[in-house]
Amino acid sequence: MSVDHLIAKLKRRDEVSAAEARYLEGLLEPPRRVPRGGEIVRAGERPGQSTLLVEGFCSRFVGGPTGARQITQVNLAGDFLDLHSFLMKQMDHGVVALTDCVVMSASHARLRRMTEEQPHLTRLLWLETVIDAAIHRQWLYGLGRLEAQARTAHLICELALRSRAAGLGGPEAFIMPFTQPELADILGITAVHANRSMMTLRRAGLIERTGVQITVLDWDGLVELGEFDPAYLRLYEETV
Amino acid sequence: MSVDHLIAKLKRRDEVSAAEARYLEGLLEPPRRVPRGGEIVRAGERPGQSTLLVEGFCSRFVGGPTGARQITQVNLAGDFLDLHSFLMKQMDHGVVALTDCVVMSASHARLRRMTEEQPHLTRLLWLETVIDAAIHRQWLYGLGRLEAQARTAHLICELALRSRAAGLGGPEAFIMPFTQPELADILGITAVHANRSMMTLRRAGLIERTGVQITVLDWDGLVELGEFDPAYLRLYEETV
DNA sequence: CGGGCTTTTGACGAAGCTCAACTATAGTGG
DNA sequence: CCACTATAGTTGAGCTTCGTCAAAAGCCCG
Repeated sequence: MSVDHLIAKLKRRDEVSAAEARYLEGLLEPPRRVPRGGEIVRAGERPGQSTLLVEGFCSRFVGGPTGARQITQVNLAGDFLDLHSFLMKQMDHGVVALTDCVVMSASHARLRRMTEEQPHLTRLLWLETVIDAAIHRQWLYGLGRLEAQARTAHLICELALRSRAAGLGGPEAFIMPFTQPELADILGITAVHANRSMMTLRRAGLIERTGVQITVLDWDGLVELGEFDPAYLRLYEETV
Repeated sequence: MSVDHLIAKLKRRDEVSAAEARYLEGLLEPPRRVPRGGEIVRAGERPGQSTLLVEGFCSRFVGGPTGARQITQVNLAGDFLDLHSFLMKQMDHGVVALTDCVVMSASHARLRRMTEEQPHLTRLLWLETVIDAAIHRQWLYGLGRLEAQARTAHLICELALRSRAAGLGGPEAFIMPFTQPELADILGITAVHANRSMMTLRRAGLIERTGVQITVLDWDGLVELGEFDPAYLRLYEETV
């Protein structure tokens, strides 16, 4: 089913009945493809639907007038990309495909009906947006208070766990399909420095890279360097 | 009424009926005082209620094992401080009072009932948490891509507008009751550099400071320096 | 095999940090 | 009312992390 990754993730947080899974599935339009580099939503836009990432990798980003760009979150399969546009109406940021992607949309009208018919499902999706904010806060701590190397370690830890939660493998090996300029926009540094940060982690024997795949060699070392504590991802079951 | 600041803010976003305002008021326990420096919620805690800030200034912060601290948001009167704990259950960060404060709490059980009885109010509070995330994203852009001076200008613009939206004065003059070490934790720099950044803005004739009050002398200059675009605050009426 | 992208490396400069001292301000008690 | 103290704010000097600019090296794919 196309909502599999989403359901896998939700089930790590609370029970999801078969009926609720079907209801979610029923919200969505047929899948469509987006090529790598495609902008799925543009900042300032007022989309009439919210989009679920079914396959691939995307990122949210805030762009400045000078062309500078800061990626504020990495989205994996099973993530809603602009659920908050259902409430904000106008997008405060853009979403771009980092790889070829498959997405499906749910109209805001249907989501609104959901808030009237399915309070529990509503709380589960509300929780999704609240976890997005928690991820933002961890990144804020990293950008404000950690050095580039430590932020890199933290990112690897986060993606390893989130990949596993969405049923995408990991945590000892997972896919990180970013170019170094993209990685730089995630870490708030330049591409040159992104290169040096990754290099340092490799030379320290913490990770290994083969193409887009990252293999974690020393999880505890990464956790310590990146000050990583997984609580904010809320990857354990609990009633909402 | 103790929810006045909250209602004032919500009304800038959508219509709020008198019945809804009463319903909100009915959710809340009697007010209590918190002295400056008091921790209203601690990271890792599992509060059974969510707390509304009725008077004063608070901040959310993420703390590291080394004692480093990053403030991730400044909260004004009318803001919910830990609404997301209703969904996350466990706090991913702490909330501290920057001034003497008055707060009121709503139990999670009552909030849950609200999601079953009041879909529109639910969407309005969901919107609140979604705007928190949008503010986080702007800060991420600032920390990742702007220099300390520019971030300072952005913060001033944001607080000026939010103060006005909550009916606290502004935007030409408003209260910014932070010590410089606190300001440093907001801007992701050291206290010494926070001092120099504020100084630069004053010497450039952009702002003036008298005690805790900031007077904006050159709004356009601040907007340009801080790359400030108020859209993310969603301070204009629109049906949710 | 050649063009375009991505990654890697080097040299130097700038923003911001650390350490340390000094000044201003606001209480507080005599 | 003033000295005393504690806290907050201000300034300087030298150092570190990261940015800039530039070039070389690897890789993919037609």
